[in-house]
Amino acid sequence: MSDDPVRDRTDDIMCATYRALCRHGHADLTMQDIADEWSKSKAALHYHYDTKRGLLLAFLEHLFESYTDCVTDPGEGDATDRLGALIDDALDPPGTAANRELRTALFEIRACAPHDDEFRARLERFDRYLHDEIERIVTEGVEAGVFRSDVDPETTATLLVTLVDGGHSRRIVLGDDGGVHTAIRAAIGDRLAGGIG
Amino acid sequence: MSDDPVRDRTDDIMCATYRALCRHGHADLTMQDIADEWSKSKAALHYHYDTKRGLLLAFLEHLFESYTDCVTDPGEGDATDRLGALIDDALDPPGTAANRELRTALFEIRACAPHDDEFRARLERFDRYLHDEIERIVTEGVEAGVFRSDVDPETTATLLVTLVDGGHSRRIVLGDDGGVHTAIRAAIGDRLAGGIG
DNA sequence: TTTTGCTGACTGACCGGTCAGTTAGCCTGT
DNA sequence: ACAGGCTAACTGACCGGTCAGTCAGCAAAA
Repeated sequence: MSDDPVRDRTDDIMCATYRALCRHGHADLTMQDIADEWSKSKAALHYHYDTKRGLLLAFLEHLFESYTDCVTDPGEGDATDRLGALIDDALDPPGTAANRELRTALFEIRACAPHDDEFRARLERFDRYLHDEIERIVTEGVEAGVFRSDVDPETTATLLVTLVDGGHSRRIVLGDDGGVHTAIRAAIGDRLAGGIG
Repeated sequence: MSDDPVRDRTDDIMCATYRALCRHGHADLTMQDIADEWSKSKAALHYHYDTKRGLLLAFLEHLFESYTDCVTDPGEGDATDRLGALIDDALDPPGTAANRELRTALFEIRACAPHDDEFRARLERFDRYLHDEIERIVTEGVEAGVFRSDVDPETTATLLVTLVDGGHSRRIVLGDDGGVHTAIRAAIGDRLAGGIG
């Protein structure tokens, strides 16, 4: 792959962790599962990462980079279209196979946050990133006159991030979409264009 | 307490489970923890509930009853006020001490849903109940002319339930409110009164 | 006497983490 | 060219601890 064997190996381990998480979920994930996906021994994994927790924290950082690559303001076109595309990507990050499994695993990992500040800090970054992307698009949309002039970008961003969070939660718990997309589009319509969807 | 010793004992176990969940969270919850709160042995717990999973499923049913008692359409007053009160209760079910701990534990339990249909079914009931309560209030509000006539109660209910779910998720992961209440009130304003909060 | 409710001791499985030892590759002095 | 020394990476066996669930037996109620 690259000319950096250390980087290659780290990528291998992250990919193995990804596959193991999709296959087993977070609750049932063992170091052995990850080692199996990596086709190396469990001890080799502990050679590179002292603890399971450390490995998972590293994985979250790795995932955040992919996330900011996939879920990003397209930067061109109407603010309405950009916002719509961003939200769609946030609900269904593209470019990753086994999407549903990964979302499920990430959802399980969120349950660690209340008990572990380092996990919480990593997960906060995902939310804050999306919040800021939305806020920027809304601000620009208001300035360009595409959106109503009386919307508050900050409140709007919080509203939409909360909806995306809730959407993930509902889709995972209820198992299907359940009208989440429709509801979010309706909320955007209410707020930014003053229409009712 | 009551004159039904079986019912009393069941209540005792449910209360013990509640306290153990608040104290340890779901991820770290053991049968021993619940037995300790109950001041009986772990084997006694297994005498009444064959498996830990069975006990937890029973607990979810028990909790659903409390939920429908606490979180309910007040039935009197303006539809706007009733909806606001319902949403407030849904975000912070009253009448239970250690509220934050219980919400956290319930959030952790949600992570079981993708892997266990019986857990999913129990959790779906919470969402569906809230959805239907909201939908009814919105429908009545539209009929009474309090809300705009062009809102769709079904979509609105999905929107608000998703927001409440997302609100719980954000409060637990981020640790504080983070403007969720404000955002939800703004969304209600957008949709039902056509104003901007 | 039988049933109900319970206890303490126990089992079996699992899992994170450790450790002694092996292998492959690389540098260095001769 | 090559022997010796060193290190990074890895393996297989193992340890300590945890936890759900079991079981034989005891006490009190019915």
